[in-house]
Amino acid sequence: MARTRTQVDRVFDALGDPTRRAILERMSKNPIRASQLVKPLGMTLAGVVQHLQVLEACGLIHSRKVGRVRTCRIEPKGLTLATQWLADRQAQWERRLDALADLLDDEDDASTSE
Amino acid sequence: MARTRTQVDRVFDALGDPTRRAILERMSKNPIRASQLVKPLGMTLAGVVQHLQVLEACGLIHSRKVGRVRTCRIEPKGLTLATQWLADRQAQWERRLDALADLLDDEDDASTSE
DNA sequence: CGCATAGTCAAGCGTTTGCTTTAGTAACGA
DNA sequence: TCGTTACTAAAGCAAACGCTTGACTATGCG
Repeated sequence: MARTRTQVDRVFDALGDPTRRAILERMSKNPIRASQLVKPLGMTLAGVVQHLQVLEACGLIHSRKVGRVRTCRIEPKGLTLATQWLADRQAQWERRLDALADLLDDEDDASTSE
Repeated sequence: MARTRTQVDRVFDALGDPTRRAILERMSKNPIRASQLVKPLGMTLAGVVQHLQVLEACGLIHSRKVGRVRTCRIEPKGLTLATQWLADRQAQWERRLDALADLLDDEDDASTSE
């Protein structure tokens, strides 16, 4: 049974590849055309485009074709999705630590009264 | 030449797998033993341990063995590393948009005087 | 028009990944 | 002490992934 992949799944999957992160780093400075990534990434245009497709499919970038040129830019909402997931985990963990601290405090109180 | 993988590389690589994210979700609620993940994840203990090794190698979790039991907990610093990378990209992109907005404002000023 | 540029599409290929199985070690519990 | 539990280590395998090549379409330009 192939479980339905959520958008968070696809976003983190996309971010898991170093080449795609390199693309995002460049794009966070400026929008860019596919062909402009060929030389810096040291791969063929076809390879670059495949990465761009992954990034666009999960909502991390947006692209628009004008004439024969496809220009891509960052889609901040995609990044937010990932940030949110991480923040949730971190918050949950810290909530746990707080609860634990409270518990220990109570035990200290109890022990001091013994 | 295999380029030296940074810790950020390894963290995002680890986060790219849905099973490992599921592990982190559970662990953000409570520390957990390897064997406790076998049933919920529907895989062998050996498989679980391999995921735990990846998570520990990149600093997303910490584990300690007491007797024959290995207990694992979230390592918030690892999460912070990922969050930071995302925040940097987002900040850079928004800085760009601001600069662009300023530029357009200037052009508006110019055009109104035509 | 004729040629170069920019991208698309599909097939193929080597490597990596996620998992299993098998075999082993060490600790706990009756 | 004996059996069970909890993990570790290594080998193997199918599927997924990243990338290339080759063929094609469409746009821009002298």
